[in-house]
Amino acid sequence: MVSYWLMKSEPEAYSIDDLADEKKADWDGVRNYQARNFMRDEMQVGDLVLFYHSNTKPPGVVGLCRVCKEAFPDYTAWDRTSKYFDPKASEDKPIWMMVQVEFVEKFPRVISLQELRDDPKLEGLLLTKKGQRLSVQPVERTHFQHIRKLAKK
DNA sequence: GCCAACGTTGGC
DNA sequence: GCCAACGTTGGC
Repeated sequence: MVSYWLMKSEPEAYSIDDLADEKKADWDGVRNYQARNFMRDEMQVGDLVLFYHSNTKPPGVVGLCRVCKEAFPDYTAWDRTSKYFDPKASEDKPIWMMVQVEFVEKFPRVISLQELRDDPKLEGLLLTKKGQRLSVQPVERTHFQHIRKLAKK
């Protein structure tokens, strides 16, 4: 059973175009327990993920990728040269986990945060909940399908 | 660049 | 275990 997700990335850090070029990416740098738990405990190979650009104008959903490798340790956590270095993590006790995703498509247009917010069909979407800032979050199937449809408009 | 909202840390 | 201080996220 395929599940649906949304994952955020700042495009200067890693964009949908970067993923389109590289085809696959280790989703490193998640340093939030709730987000980690979703990746570690619930994401399965084949799950579909909306790719969201944050901290840019406009913020919004820009494309689609697919989980191609289930959770494994985020090795950047014990890499001293990484900006994601965490002194409490080690190879023996990784603390942080990530999945690998593969590029599926870049949408022909950005579905902006504003548009998502204004759409009555997307009521209850976690992304548009006040104060909600998880970088990895589940998306309901109906919401996912609606957003995919919007992308083609 | 500002700042609200939230998560984490650490003293007690 | 409480909670103040601090750091981060991320829209605006």
